[in-house]
Amino acid sequence: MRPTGRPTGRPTGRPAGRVPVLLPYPFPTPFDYRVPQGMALAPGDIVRVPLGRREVIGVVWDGTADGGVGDNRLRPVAERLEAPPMRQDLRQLIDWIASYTLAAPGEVLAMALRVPALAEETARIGWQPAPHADAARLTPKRQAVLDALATSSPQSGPALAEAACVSSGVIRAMADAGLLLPVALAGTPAFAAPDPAHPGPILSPDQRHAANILCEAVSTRAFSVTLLEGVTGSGKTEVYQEAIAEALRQGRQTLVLLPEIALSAQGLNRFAQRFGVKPAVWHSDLSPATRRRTWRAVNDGSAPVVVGARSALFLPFPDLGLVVIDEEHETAFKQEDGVIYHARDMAIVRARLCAAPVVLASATPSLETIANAEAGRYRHLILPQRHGGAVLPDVSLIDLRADTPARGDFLAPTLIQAVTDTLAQGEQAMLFLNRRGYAPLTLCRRCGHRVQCPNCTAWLVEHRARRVLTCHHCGHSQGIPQACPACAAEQSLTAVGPGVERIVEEAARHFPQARVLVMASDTLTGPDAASRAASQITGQQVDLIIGTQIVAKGWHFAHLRLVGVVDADLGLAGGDLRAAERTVQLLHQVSGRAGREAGSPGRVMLQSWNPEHPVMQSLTRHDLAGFREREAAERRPGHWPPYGRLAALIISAPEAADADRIAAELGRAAPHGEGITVLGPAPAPLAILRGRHRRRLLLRTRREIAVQPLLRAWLAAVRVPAAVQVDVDVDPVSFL
DNA sequence: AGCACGCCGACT
DNA sequence: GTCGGCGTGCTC
Repeated sequence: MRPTGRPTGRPTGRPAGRVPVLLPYPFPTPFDYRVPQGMALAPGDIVRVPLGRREVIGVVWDGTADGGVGDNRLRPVAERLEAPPMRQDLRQLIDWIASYTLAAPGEVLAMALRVPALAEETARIGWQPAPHADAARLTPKRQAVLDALATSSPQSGPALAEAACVSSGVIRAMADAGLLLPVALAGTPAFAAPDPAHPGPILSPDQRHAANILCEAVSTRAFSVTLLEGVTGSGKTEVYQEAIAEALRQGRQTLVLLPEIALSAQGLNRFAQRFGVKPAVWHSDLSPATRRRTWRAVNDGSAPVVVGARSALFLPFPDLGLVVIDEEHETAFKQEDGVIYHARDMAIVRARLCAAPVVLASATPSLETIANAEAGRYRHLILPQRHGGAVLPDVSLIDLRADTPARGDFLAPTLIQAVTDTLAQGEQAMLFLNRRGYAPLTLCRRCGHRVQCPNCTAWLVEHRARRVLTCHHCGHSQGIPQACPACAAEQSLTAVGPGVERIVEEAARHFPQARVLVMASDTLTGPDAASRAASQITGQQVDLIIGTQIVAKGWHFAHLRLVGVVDADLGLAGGDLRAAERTVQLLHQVSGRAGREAGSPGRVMLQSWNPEHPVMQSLTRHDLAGFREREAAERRPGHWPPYGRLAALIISAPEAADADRIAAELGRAAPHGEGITVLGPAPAPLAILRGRHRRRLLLRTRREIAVQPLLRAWLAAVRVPAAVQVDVDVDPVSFL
C-alpha cells in the first residue's frame, strides 16, 4: 500500500472567500463554496451548504479551492455548525482510503459521518412515580415498577424496566396512564477510567518479554507495526493489554479492532479483569444514544480505550497512541459492499498518520502479514507455547472413505464414539460445520431439478426450523414446495448435504441425553446473544455445541474437550487463491477451542475425504510454518499476493448483454506492460447476484507496480452507461 | 445521494 | 386531455 495522488499538506494560497467542501456523496471531488462576510472557516469545520434545491452537511476540506467552477456559479456556505471539527488525521485518512480503493472521497466521508454525533445531544428522560400513583389499583408488574422506584432516584426507561423485571411496554403504559412522570436526568455518565495499575494476570517469561517490546514501541510514540503471533491459548491478549496499559500511562488513547462477532462480553470481561472497568465499545448494534455518547467521549479524550468493529476506524481520536488489531487474519475485516476496504490495512494507515504503533495479533497470521514481517517491514514476536502449561490439542483425521457415516448420517462412527465418550465423562464437545440451515441443496429425485434462487446463481438453502428455502446471498425466501417446481412430481424433493440444523437432528439421534446449543449467525444475532450463549457454555448448562464459523472466534471454553469438524474439505472446494489459507486458519482456530486448560489436553477430529491434502497434514502436525512455505512457493512465481498485487473489476447489469458488452470493452482497454497481467473478462462465480448479471476482470501486477494509476486510466477509457455498474475491489479477498 | 427534467402509457 | 413510470443528467 502506498498513497497515490493524495493531496499533500496544507494549502498555500487559497483564493480569498472560497473553500472546498467535501460532501458525503459520490462526487469525484470536493465542491467549492463562497465564504460569506464575517464567517471564518478552517479545514475540518462542519458546515451546512446549499446543493441543488436542498441543504446538506459537509466538511471544509484541505487543498486549494481550484476555481474549476466560476465565481458566478459559486453559492455561499449557509452556516458553520457548532459540532467538533474533523481533525486533520481523519481527513487525511479519508483521502487516503478514497485514493487507495478508488472510491469517491465523499463516499468515504459518509462512513465517517454516519454517526448521529452531529445531532444535538437530546436530554435524557427518566421516570418518577406520580404523587397519586400508589393509591391506584395496580397490577403486580406495575407495582414492581413503583417498588423499584421507591428505593432509587428517577431512572431511565430501560434501566427501570430491567430493575423491575418488566418489559418496556409496562413503563410506556404507566406513563400513558399518568402513573409515571417524566423528569430530566442529569448528564450522561462518563466512561470509567481504565486503571493500568490494576492488578493483572501474572505473565510468563515469554509474555513478559513480548509485552516489554510492545510497551517500548508505545513509549517511542512513533509509527511501527508488530505482529504478535501465538498459538490459540498462548495469551496474546494479556500481552497486548500491557501495551494498552503503557498507552494509558502515557495518557494516550487506544483503538482495539476486532471482528464484529468477537465483541462479546467474554472479551470485554477479560479487559475488565485487567483494567478494573469495561472499555468503551463500538459496533453496529449500538443504540443511537450510546453511539453519540461514545463518539463524544472518544472525541474529547474521555474514552481512553475503544474496542470496536471495523467502523471504529473512523472515530475521532484526538490522541491515538496505539492500535491493536486482534484476529488480524480475519476476512471479516474486509468490507465487501459500498466502499470496499480492508479495515486492518486502513487501521495501519491511520496509525501511520497519527504516528502510533500497531499490534497485529493472530494465531494464524495472514500470508500478507507474514510476508511483511519477513521483509522486515513489521517486527515479529512469537509466543511459542500455550500459557499456564496447557498443551495443544491432539488433532487427528477421520478418513471418510474408510470410516464412512451410516446411510443418512454425516458423522463417522469414530466421531460418534468420541463424542459419546466425552459426554459420558461429563465434558463438553463441539461439532463444527461451516454451513447454516438444514441442507444446502433441494433436489428432485424424479427429474433431477435443483431448486435455485430466482435472483442469484445459487441453490436455495433449506432452513427446516423456519420451514423455508432461502438464498444466503440475496435473502430471498420461499416456502418449501410440496411438488417439484419442474416436473410436478409429489413427494419427490429431497434434502441433499448437511447444514448445522441437520447435524443437530443427527446429534439428537446419537446423543439423546445431551443438552445441545446451536451457534450460527442466524441464531446468535449481535454480541449480546453471543455473550449469553458463551455464558451458557462456561456455566456448563450445555453439553454439546453445534456451530458454524462463529464458534471459531476467540472464545475460551474451559470444559470443552473435543471438537469434531464435520466437513474439513468444505472450504477447499471453491479453489480460489486463498481457499487453502482460509481453511487452515479457520480449522486451526476451531481446533484451538479444545482443551485450553492445563492438565487436560483437548482432541480435535477432522472428517475428510482427502486426508492426504497438505492442508489436513499441516493441521494434524501443527505445522503452520510448513504450510506457509508451501503456499508461498505456489504464489511467488506467478506474482500472486502477497508477492504481487491484485485488483478486481466487477461489472454488473440487469441485462446480461449489457454486462457482457462493457466487460468486453474493458477487456480491450485493459492495461498492459511488463509485470502487468489482466485475466478475464469472465462470468463471476456468482454469475447472477440480486438479479444482476456479473462479469469479472482481474488485474495482477508485480509488487512494485501500484494498481491505482492503472485502474484510473483503465476506467477512464471506457464509457459506462448508467444501467451498468463497475465496482473496483483493490486487494480482493473474495473471488465471487 | 437526491432531485429535476423529459418523454411514453392508463386514468378522471 | 392529465398523472406518473423511471432513464439521464446535474448539483460548487
